[in-house]
Amino acid sequence: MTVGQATSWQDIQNEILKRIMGREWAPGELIPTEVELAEEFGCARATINRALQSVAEQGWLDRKRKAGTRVKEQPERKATLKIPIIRREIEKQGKKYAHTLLSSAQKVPPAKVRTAMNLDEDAAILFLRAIHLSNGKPYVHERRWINSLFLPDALDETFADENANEWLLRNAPFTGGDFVFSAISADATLAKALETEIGAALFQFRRNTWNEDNSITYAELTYAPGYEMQFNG
Amino acid sequence: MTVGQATSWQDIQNEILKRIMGREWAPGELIPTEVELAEEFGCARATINRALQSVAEQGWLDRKRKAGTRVKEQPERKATLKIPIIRREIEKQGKKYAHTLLSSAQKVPPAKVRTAMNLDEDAAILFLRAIHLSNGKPYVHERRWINSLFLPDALDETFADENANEWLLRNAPFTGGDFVFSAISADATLAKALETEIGAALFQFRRNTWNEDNSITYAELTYAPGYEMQFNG
DNA sequence: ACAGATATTATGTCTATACATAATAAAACG
DNA sequence: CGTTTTATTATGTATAGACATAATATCTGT
Repeated sequence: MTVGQATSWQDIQNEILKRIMGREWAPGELIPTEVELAEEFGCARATINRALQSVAEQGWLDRKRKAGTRVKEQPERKATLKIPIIRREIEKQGKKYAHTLLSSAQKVPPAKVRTAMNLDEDAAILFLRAIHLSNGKPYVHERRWINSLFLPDALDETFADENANEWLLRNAPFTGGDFVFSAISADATLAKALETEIGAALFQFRRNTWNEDNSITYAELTYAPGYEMQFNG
Repeated sequence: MTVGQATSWQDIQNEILKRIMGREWAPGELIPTEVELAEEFGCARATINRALQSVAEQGWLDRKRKAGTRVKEQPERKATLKIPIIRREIEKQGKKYAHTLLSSAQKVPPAKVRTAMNLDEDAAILFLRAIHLSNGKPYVHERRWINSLFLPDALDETFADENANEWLLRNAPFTGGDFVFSAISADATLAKALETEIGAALFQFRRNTWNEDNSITYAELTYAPGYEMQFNG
């Protein structure tokens, strides 16, 4: 059976996805080979290959040489999170962005941060505390360690005009990161900074950003009560 | 200048990424055309095209016909979140998984859920409340609405042996979803279900799962205190 | 029956060529 | 001078053919 007509690899990709989602190709099942599919769709094998690779990348298929292509048993649901840039997030709401640097010093980070950043035991690095404001109201509290051993230029910055994250985006290449979401109770420091009560439930987002094998920066962002982080996939 | 040797599209992709991250190709800058790069790397244009498409998909490049390929100004950091399957998450920790169905009924969902699921005003659908246990201790509280108008089979299920999420994964094809993370304070119901105090900071994860234009299920997962959701990208 | 060598197979990738398509620049026109 | 038409260009995609590679199946000798 030849489908003929719609044979861009994207069309084929959609057809493949439809068959998987519609359980026409059940989880765990071996699907036809590229050559067979090429025949069915009336196109070249390369076209099928491109489509299958894309579907596999999205996590729906497992492909192995000689063994063939199999529908994933439990398609691990993947969602793509676009990590918000605070300024843009606030400005998109039509609010005015501002930020205040609360403190800046070179410090030996606590053990948890030190191990996460893979630093020596007595290494002192740059530590910042800042508050980001939306229309003058506290939006998010930031605690940030910057690996100034790896990025000595950071020590020359005041981070008064430009916030640390944006400076890092411009000046420090990165290759990846680890992220942790959690909910915490406001302590005295956070309650004061975010103008809320002690014990309030706060959304916290910690991230450790890497460049190859070097940790560049470790940030702990604690949002004012009511914050919601949205995404889709 | 010909690089020669390493010419699989993956190698080229890595070289491209290195040039972007190393600011050799600065943000906003136009990079060489595919033909020029093919010449430089000593390979076919198709190979360069495959590499550039992949890098563009990762969010580092903007490509436009005739206009060329440009490094993204502010590379929107993307992270991939693998949405945890509760049973697997618990079992991976070496703990014993169990779940208890607290209630099951057909109900008209509250306005917030109704609009999210795009339902008629008086539509009654299946509503479940359940608790998932790790070694007998409350792990996460689940409130779930299932679009039983779209999935009438769900009404025949008891969800006593198999939990709703796993049943849905097996029986309902889906094409996407919306997700919201937040931190909330435990109310009386949640405090009791999760065996914690009223006012405790809890991590909440709401998701609305779609199949094409139909909402399949809306779930609100509230985790016991101390829970952290991790991912990387 | 078993270990090791050999053949087979499906995917992975590259190449050269061709044509399609979208965006832009240049030319023609009123 | 502004607007429409035409040409140009870079990317998008398809194709057939070739060879590479990993995983499996089969054969072989002891």
